[in-house]
Amino acid sequence: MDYSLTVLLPKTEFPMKADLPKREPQWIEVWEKEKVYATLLELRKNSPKFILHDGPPFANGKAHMGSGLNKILKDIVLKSKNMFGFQCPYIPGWDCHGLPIEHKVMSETPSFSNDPPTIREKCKEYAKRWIEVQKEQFKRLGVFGAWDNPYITMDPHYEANELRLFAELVEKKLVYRGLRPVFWSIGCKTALAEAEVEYQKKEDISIYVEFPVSEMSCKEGGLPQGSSFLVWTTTPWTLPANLALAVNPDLSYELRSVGSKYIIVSSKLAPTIPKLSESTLILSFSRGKKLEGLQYVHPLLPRYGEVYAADFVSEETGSGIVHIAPGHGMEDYQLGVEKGLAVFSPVDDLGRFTKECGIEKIVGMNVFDANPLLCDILEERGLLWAKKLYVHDYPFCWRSKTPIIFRSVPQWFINIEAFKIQALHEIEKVQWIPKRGENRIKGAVESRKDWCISRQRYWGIPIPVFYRKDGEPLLDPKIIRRFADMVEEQGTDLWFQLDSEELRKKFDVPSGYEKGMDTLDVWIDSGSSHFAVLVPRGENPADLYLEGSDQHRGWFQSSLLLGVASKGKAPFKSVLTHGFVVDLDGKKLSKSSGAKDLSEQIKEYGADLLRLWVASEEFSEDVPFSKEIFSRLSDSYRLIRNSLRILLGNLFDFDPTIHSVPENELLEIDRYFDFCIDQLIKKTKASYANYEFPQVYQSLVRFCSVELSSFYIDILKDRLYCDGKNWLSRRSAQTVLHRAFESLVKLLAPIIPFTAEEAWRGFGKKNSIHLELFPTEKDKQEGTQLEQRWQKILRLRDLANIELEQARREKRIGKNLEAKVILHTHEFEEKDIPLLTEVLLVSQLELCRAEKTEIEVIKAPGGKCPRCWKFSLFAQRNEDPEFPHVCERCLKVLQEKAYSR
RNA sequence: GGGCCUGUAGCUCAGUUGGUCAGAGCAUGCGCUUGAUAAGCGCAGGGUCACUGGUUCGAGCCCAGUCAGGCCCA
Repeated sequence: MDYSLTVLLPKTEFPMKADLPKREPQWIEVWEKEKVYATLLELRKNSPKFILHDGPPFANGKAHMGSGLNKILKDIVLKSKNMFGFQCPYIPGWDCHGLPIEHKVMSETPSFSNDPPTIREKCKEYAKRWIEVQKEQFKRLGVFGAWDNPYITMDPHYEANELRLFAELVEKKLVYRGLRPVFWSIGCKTALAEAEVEYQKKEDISIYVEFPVSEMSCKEGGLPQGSSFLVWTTTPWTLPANLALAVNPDLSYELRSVGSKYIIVSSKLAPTIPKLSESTLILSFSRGKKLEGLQYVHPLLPRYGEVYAADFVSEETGSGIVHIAPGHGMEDYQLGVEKGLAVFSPVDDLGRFTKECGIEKIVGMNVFDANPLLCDILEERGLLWAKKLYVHDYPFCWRSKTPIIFRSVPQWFINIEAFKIQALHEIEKVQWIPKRGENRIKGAVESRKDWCISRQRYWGIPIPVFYRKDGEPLLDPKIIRRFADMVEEQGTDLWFQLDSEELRKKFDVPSGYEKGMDTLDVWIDSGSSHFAVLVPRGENPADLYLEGSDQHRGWFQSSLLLGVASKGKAPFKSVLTHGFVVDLDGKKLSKSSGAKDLSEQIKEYGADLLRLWVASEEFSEDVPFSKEIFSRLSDSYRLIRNSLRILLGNLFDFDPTIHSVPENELLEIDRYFDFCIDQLIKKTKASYANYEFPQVYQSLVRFCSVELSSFYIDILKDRLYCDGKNWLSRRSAQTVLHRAFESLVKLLAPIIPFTAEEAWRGFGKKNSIHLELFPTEKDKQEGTQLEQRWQKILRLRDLANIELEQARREKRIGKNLEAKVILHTHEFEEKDIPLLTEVLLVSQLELCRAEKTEIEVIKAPGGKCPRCWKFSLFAQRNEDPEFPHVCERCLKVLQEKAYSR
């Protein structure tokens, strides 16, 4: 007789092979058909909300692994919050305006039209196209959300709200017009953003110029009359705009004499400077700070300037003394603001000197052309110390390919100082995860200068301002609000489509005013999202913002600043940041590795595996990505999958509503495992609540591997396969297995939603797993008691395994069932024998009283039951005509025919 | 160059306020099983906790420096 036909082996349709890339899209269809996201919102409509506000990615290309990491984390958070019982609407967003898109569009349009409405139309199409692409990528990850109704920063409704926020700022007098140096393209007559600048090698004249110390300062400073500061510059044309000198307060300087001249330079750099090799050291200044406050005479113009101390002065190149032109350099500008210097920039839109430069010969001349002339003048005055050609990387305009100049032009600013203290105070009220994020944003906000919000670009939200002929601006909150109302209907294109006259009339602006052409910095766009999205939904502040750590200076900050400026508070209660995806060696992901492309990885591994990767990694630091990691991860995934499979397989004939065994009738080992499930639930839920996903992952994998697979199921096999189908012993095991299954699937669902759904439906469930709540722990009375007893049993099992292994090595036994254990101990009693036999997976066990616990393994006597493969004397003696040599238990099952499936 | 961080077995992670804290899972090796079988079980070997100093009776855990890496800024 073939007894394998009488054994209740596991049975399931749930395949061992996952085939994720193929199977996942089918589940997405199911979820869409069943409207799971909408159902979920409906189901939780009376529950407290948990608002995760989406940071909008730029709609300018395919999503890469970084965005994948971000979106997966968000979805794991939301799926878990849903299972905690919160109502979690998720409105995905996209950032649409801005330079990267305008740049791309311009470069893809060879003979571009300079007509703003046309450019804007193309930008809009471009952004739309990528929104659709990214949307599909994100949905493919299994992310639930309002994909049909996302927020898009170029939506008229969004734009209108953003403008209303802007009106509030204007109303509060936080917006002002000021001068600031910007990258200026002479070829395009426009300011450029950092991203529009490309660096090329350029040959320039570099000169050492003497800046004579004033007579007064020589006297006061104890310097010989005729002393000079030596300054090195590669942009002689900025000298007419020089207003100060800067030295590093902590570096050392010295006064040297050469011929009749006395020169002050950095001690370290002196040997690198021409004509100083033969010089004599006259004086040393241990710290540059001692030079602070000295006056010098401008080398070209009849005016004085002062020496300031500045940390940014280095002793890498030059002379250690820097000439400061606040109108022509960012650091110069900042120092100038600090010291109250003018932002002086005597250069016009075409890069020509204006008459304010004070040097008649060069007025109207292109600044680069003026370089040699200025050198000549210095030479004539005897102040040109040295001159040489110098090759360096210099910024060029990406479009006109002309060298860029740094020039000050009027811009719009938000006065951050007005509410910085309040912003810093708000930071402290927010929960930063990880904690160190707080330091980072504090640092970013503390050092934050006023926010330059105007861009000389087309693809953005126009600043609704008018200028009088003399340049006087008219920025009126009422006009902005009226414009916002119009935008609501027609979009911001309106501003570009109508000419100044038409616009002027619409807003009752007196004649003589022209419309402004600047647009708002895109950081205002995304920074307004809480105002445009959350406030109207009554969801401000959000519970959580979750983005990469670069957003401390980006979106977190812009949102915080705009939130504080308008509503006086941060738009978020907590902020979670994650690191960046890096290669195995901790280096930035290279493009060539191909790991950057999200869709490719999904195709290769499937979304669930990517999600498992995200969950398993400590996201607050750099997140490594490599073949090996995914190879290990696949192992873990298979382990989880096989665990679900064996659970399903052993529950094939179990209907919980009919076959469940009451808790107090469960066998002891089943009660213990029930307790293990409790522990798992408790631990896992706590980890979810704290956003400790690697802990969730480790707990679940460990549970599948150690508790469930190698311990519980291994022990249960005999009972499940060989006991009578409806025996209490078998149903008891299944009752607990069923709870293990449901708990496991639910706890896994936020991380691997596809696999969890597949298993869930595999058990015959009609509704999505994602509508469920997390399982609840029982908080058993007998918990500690069970724990103590089973610690003893498990210790014994470890001990026995070592002895059994020894016996195996000596070829005395093969598998455990061939063994009989003789247990010398005082820790257990006669009544424990059946349990211990089961736990040790042996055929027989004999108990001998002894002080010290020792285990002896011998070959089990008796015959092998052909059905359950256990050895027993009964089996040896059994001469049953129908079922000979079968053990006592199996004989009973066979006679009762308690095995039919 | 500055700011904020990170560096524990091949991989991914645990290691509360310094004193069995050198751990877990996976991977690897050897063996068993062939009724979870492109599966399952057992045993075993892997780390001078990046490096170098210091504080301490005692340091992955505190301090300083070095090296490597990340984000942001200049």
